[in-house]
Amino acid sequence: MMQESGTETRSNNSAIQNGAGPGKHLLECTLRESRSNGETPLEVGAAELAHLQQQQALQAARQILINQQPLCGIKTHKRNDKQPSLQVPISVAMMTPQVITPQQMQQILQQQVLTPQQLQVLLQQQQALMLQQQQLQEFYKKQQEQLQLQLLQQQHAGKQPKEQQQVATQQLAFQQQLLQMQQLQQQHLLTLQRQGLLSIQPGQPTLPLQPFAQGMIPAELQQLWKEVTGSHTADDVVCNNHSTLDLSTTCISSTAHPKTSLLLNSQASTNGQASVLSLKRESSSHEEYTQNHSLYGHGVCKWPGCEAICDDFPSFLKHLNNEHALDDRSTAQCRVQMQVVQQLELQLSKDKERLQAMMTHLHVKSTEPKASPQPQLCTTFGRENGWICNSQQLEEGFTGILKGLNLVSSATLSKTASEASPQSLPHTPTTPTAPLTPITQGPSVITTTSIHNVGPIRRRYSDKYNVPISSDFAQNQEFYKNAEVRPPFTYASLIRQGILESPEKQLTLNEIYNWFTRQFAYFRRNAATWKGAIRTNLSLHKCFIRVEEEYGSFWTVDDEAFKRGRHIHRGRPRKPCPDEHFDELVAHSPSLIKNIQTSHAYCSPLSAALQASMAENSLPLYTTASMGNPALNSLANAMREDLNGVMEHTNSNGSDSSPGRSPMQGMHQVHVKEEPLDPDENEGPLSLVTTANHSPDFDPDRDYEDEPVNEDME
DNA sequence: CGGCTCATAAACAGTT
DNA sequence: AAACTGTTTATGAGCC
Repeated sequence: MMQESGTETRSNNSAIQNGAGPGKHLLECTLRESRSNGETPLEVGAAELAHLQQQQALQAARQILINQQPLCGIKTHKRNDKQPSLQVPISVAMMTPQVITPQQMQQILQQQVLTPQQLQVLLQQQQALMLQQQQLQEFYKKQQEQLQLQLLQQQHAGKQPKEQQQVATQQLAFQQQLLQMQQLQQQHLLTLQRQGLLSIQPGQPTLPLQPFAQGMIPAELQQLWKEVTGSHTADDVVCNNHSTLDLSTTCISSTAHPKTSLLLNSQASTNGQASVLSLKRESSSHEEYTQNHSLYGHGVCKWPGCEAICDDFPSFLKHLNNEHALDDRSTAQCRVQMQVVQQLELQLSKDKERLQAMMTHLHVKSTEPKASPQPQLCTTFGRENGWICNSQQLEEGFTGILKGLNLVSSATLSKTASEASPQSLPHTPTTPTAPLTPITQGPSVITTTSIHNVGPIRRRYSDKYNVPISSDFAQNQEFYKNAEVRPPFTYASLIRQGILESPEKQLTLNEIYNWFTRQFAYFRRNAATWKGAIRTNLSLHKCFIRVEEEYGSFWTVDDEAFKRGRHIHRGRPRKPCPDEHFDELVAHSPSLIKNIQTSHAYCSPLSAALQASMAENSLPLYTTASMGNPALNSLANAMREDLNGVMEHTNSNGSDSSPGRSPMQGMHQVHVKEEPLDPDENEGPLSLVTTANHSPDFDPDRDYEDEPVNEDME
């Protein structure tokens, strides 16, 4: 992009000579646009990088002005001579001004508070600039006089075309001088920007420098010159919205940002007053500016290669103005910094391309826009293709890769992806009909190769078919923590996992929430529905047992019930009110237990944690590691058998096996979900155990917080 | 096609 | 009163 403008700048001399060209149209458009904006003070936002590109040209212009060198290169007779001041270095031309991060924006926007010192600097620079412009104007007057003299000579002597060509070249020189003036203005503004005094509106077009230069015809040049040499000062030109040299995009206003305090009054600029800056301070604090100055931090000047120690911000400003003023060295350093940024951007673009290629390779449409905002995505995924992830998610997945040394989840794959490679490796997720055990499949660490191994979108891991989510989950834990990818597990599986991961095998609802948000980036953002889903699952899934404590309640998991994997079917009778509990129990089978008020001591005094442990012992996948406990297992089985009969008092000392936060602590209610009157179910072990406080050894005042867990019973 | 599982939404009640 | 917690029902998608 900038290369184009640079090329145009170099190659449009002929257009200028012809008095017409594409640049003129560009200029008109620019003027039209700026006039349309000219009703109100024009705002200059943050486009720092966009303007850095012009520094090279500005530097050349500045040198000409300072040294008062009479444009030796311009006085050439060759039309197509490329002037040094117009040559845009490759490094500049390669700049990509659109690359402005939000952080940069923020930084720039926050740098708009002017301190008195800054105002002083600003005014000083304005004065210096005006001085330079006066010098330039004097030079121009001399040039014009010479030109007129030559014209007169030509008229009288009937000079040859070669002389006329020289006249045209002189006009070109004028135009270029004016261009340099404009560049000087921009450089000044750029300097202000760099010092945090100004910001450039991001949406603003770049300065109409090239259009101005390209489209200028001699008549316009004359008009321009009149205006420039009139009563306007340099900054008038910059901010005069009514001028042909409308550079209104460089004008500055404070209306853009509430913190902006620098106002260039375009109205005032027309009255010929030297000062065109109307400065206004608002509520922004000096500290804020100090904190956000990119060149100052931790008491050190961050100018490249400087690192001068500045005790406070004013001293830093002083240092900045003294040591890093607008001179050749600073400009060169800035140029180097540009190169650095450019290299970084180049590297970034390369990495982006690499990512793009990776995503393409992985059948993810990276260019596919988000179908809907996240909440909707969350809302619709379950009903349509819930396991689709968009490119952003995948990208975040790669972030998770880098962070967690894991790779992409199968959950990140879209339906398209899975359909694109239907013959690929076996499906990672399991289904009731096509279970894949970790034994046959091996660890399901998410990799770029396994990303192809996805099954239908709604297939999810479910422990109830002997496929533990713990295997996949543990290996991809970091991934799920960092990538906003929905885990391919059912809510029930996840809830169970969270409960079982807890040291006491029990969690309150809020703790379950926290576990979800802690473990899954997806649930950190998509909080709209999943909490309700968790509650529904807790209520609906009979493997989850609610144990009421004196204060609040917590949830445990009955893994046996989970293993059987039976949702509470819809249409099943509603839970009765508590008063019906006992009658229901009596009326139905012993395995049909509902919302037992354990204060009546109809339940065995088995702790909820023991229930969970029992359940886990009945699930081999969870007994292999720390859960394997023969003694506990036998005890649990005994109790289960006990409970499988009629509800009766048991004398088991639940407190002995109670975990830290003992459910035995106080009066507990175990709300057990009713099982349907299914003959098949009756022969299985009772899916629940209850707690009671009638154990002889139970001491309500005893602190079970640090009780050894049941594994210690061994 | 019917049944099942699961996700989701919503209504409702009780509790904090 | 509002938020939280828990229960229940309804609906629909996906799968077998």
